[in-house]
Amino acid sequence: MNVENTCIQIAVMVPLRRIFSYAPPPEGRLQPGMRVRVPFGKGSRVGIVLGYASCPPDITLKPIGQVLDAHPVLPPALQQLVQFGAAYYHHPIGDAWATALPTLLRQGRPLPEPAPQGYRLSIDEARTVPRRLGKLQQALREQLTTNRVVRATAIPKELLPTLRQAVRRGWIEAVMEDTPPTQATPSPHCLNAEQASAVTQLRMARGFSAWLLEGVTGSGKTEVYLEAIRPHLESGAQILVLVPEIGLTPQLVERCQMRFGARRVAALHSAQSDGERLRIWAAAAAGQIQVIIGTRSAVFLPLPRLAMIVVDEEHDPSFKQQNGWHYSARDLAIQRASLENIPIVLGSATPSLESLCNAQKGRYRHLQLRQRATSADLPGMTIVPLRRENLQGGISTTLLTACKETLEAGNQVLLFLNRRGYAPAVLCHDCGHVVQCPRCSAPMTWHRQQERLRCHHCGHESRWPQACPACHSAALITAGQGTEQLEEVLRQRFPQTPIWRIDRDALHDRDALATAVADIRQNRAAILVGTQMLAKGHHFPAVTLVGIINTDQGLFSADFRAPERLLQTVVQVAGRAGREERPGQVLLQTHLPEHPLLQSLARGDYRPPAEALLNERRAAGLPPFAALTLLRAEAHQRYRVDAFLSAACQCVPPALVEISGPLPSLMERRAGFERAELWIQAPNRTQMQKALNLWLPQLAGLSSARHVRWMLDVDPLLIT
DNA sequence: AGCACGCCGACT
DNA sequence: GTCGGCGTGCTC
Repeated sequence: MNVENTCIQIAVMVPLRRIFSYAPPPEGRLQPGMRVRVPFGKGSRVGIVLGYASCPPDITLKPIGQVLDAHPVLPPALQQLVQFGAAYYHHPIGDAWATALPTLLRQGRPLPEPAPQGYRLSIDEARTVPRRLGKLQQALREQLTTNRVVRATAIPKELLPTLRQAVRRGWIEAVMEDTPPTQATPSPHCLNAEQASAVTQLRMARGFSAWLLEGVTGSGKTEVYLEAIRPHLESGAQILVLVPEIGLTPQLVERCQMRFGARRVAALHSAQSDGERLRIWAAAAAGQIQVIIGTRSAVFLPLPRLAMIVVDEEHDPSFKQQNGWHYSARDLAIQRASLENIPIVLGSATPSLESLCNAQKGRYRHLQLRQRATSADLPGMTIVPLRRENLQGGISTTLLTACKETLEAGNQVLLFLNRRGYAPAVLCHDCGHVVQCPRCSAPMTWHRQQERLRCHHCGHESRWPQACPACHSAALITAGQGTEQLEEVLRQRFPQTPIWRIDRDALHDRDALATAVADIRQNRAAILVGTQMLAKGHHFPAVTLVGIINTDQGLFSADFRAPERLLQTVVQVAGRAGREERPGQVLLQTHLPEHPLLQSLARGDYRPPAEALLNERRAAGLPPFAALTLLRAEAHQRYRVDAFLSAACQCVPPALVEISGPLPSLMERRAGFERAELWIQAPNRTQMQKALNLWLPQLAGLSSARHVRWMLDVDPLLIT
């Protein structure tokens, strides 16, 4: 390639759907994946080298400002993963890279040198060691002679300056690699036949293969992961475990650390500081950590000896990023496993319909754990029809009586209500007007403790209105129940019983949840009231009664995935009851006791209702039986949104996809923006991608596009 | 996304 | 007469 018209292509970290070309530096060939600082507009930006290209001679190129890395910051497989993900989700490549890297690397900070794991006398020791050793040098040498390798942490503080000097002189050398793996602690549990079979199959997996590990709650999925990865760890390989939210699964980290040693296992999550995250990132990239447990962004963590990926609670919607780059960490993890030619395990008690479908098509190998690891039976579920019931704060007499009996027996009650606050609406008793958020098309939620009305969608707050905005009546009342109100009603009913509210308002920081969980385990009779937070991860061994206050939103929602989520949530919450040796029961309150989904659900198994939902999706031509993408636009003026979406409809590549819309979004107004969307459906993902690739350049060129904020959501999960 | 340039209202 | 509103356009 002629140097004269060779340019270097850079993914600049800005949300622009373009690649920028720069003049290559005079010396040294840059490798793809290295970070550079480049002049950009008025200032400078961090960018990633994508490669060399010949470029037309009529553009004057700026030179690259500064090369920031000596080596690519991600290995080739992960560079491909970012490339693939940016293309598949149609997101600007520079911003995709920015998302994939830890904050400090994104900002251009240097990659820290990994700390040595230990020290030993160097091979040249005889030649380089000083003739006469000082006291400290002698002490150091003694320590290194008796033990071949001494861990960095085992060297006393006062010897550290001497150690540094010795390393510089060359008679002691740093050991970067971890000490040879010690035998992991054997499993304290005896695996049942299903678990043992799953472990055997997973251990035999070579090369790329995807496994769906479907195990009823309490069936010991974690034990299967741990035993399946053990041989890899013993041979020095690395394992990546993706979890929906670290805060909710601290016991997984603890169990891994207990089994494999605290030093080999690390967690990576958003509660850590940027510096801490970078240190862990660098240590993992240097091969010093063997098991890394992380949330979404950990899918981009470089792991030189990666042998297997585990995605725990694979059905959880938080694997799909909801802002910026809308990628699914679970789906990219599968792509990564394929690129790195390693097995991947997706685990859940309530697999997503997508994954069930893939298992049925044979794209995933299906492992099932039908027995609970402990002897406790699955709790029985009972539907409580609300039609004639006398409700108190949303609780039926039936449920109250069951609570009373459970508490009297010295057991715990868990009540699930997926609504924070005191009441989800405030309305006028005279004219029926509902107090709306001024910026969203949603009612305001009353938070009684703070005496504030809050919008859960944009954060807008106000006081209790003096009068109805519509008819000026002063007769304003709350409507519906939230966890705060439920807690209040229960305190009146059971004044002697400790009551815990578990939601984002009651527990601000991460530690508060851990403390509450610990306290709950100490207590005997108690009531737990909570949202999602209660449904994920934690076991409450003393809970024998689970009450699900309201299932009906999930049955009415315009979101076609709402029934799937309802089903998964109910089964997950039900799984909190009757662990250990106590049988449990689940009461499901509903106004629609005959609803087939609830009827099927009440029989206790996840699969039959899930299959029914799959059949509905098939009949409706919805995912996973078709590919779906949303083109969403928002602007302050509604006509601009409609103008753009209509124009977008006009230039759809014919015959490849089917378009519905423009449709108003489920929440038409949000944070002061009018929102609408186009639904794009294609028979499969390949067709979808073909169409989007033809369509996107045209969309970007539309003049109406300049007056709206628009984005594509490929494989959307939450229709908000 | 930032940042500048550019053309119309209420202030010293 | 200026300060500043955010509409429009550009970034190798």
